[in-house]
Amino acid sequence: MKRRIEQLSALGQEERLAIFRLLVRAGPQGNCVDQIKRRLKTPGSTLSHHLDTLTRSGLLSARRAGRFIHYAVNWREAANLIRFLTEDCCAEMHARFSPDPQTGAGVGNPCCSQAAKRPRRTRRAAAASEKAEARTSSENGNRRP
Amino acid sequence: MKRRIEQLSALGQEERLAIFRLLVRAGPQGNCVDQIKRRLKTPGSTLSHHLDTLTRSGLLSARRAGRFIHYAVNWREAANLIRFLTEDCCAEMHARFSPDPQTGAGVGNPCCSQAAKRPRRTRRAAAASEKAEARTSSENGNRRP
DNA sequence: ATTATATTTCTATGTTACTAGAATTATCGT
DNA sequence: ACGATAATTCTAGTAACATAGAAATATAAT
Repeated sequence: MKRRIEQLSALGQEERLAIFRLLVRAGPQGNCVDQIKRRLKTPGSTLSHHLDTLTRSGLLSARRAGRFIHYAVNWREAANLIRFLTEDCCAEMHARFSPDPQTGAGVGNPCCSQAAKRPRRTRRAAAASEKAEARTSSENGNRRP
Repeated sequence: MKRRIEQLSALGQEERLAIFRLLVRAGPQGNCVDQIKRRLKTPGSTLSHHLDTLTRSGLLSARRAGRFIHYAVNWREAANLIRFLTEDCCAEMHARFSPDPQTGAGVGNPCCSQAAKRPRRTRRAAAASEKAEARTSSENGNRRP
């Protein structure tokens, strides 16, 4: 749980998210610091701190190859993070936000599109949302009143 | 993109993540501030700031009902955030981190389990990872060398 | 050994975020 | 109109984070 918070806040920063996305695309071999530095044009010391933050969160792992240190995405942890969010939200989304239970289309979330085809709405969830949705159904309108 | 960063960093904070999780479980009706306050025992002003941060990020929406203001999860944005992470990572995971392409089991990520059954490995991805994985296959070992 | 390159740690500074009491605004009930 | 309750904004102190130059460390090449 604390780990998830660290990971979310690690990704919740422009430069670190850019690093992470770069490394996702770099694949399992990753990139050495110098490559990242040249691509993102970040000063070495700053980059090093960001890499440390991402590594301590578990999202990256580092391996030395001679003078170079390659940072790569730790896929297992990335999957765990997505699962964490999915389990907290996606299950609810399937139950409550499936715009067309017949086709499963509408959410447009590849993470959900498969599962949404068979509405997984539990008895409990259905009852709860029924009661709740009876009164108001906003689901939009963003700003504070 | 900037929005995604705001959302990730909004969730990357203990108290705000707790609020978000509470509201996920509260369903579409959400909870009014006072309910949240009593459950999480947060001082009003602090809570108000956190709710504002989450709302500005788009993850929550607020609706007034008399004296009460109900905050609820904005499922659409939550889905978008998960999709964002999924598209950046999950596609790569399917291609590179499917431990058993035959059964699709192993990752244990409900977000991926469906899709993993049909390995989506592209020609490009296969070639790239082949070349890369030839040398080293760490995929573990967390700390900096 | 010496020099060059890769990366990190040290150090410092500015900025942003968190926290929470007090004052304020808004709405309801009487 | 008035008091009570819900929630936000004001204000301010502290802590944490981001940035980056300079010094230090580690490895490789000559």
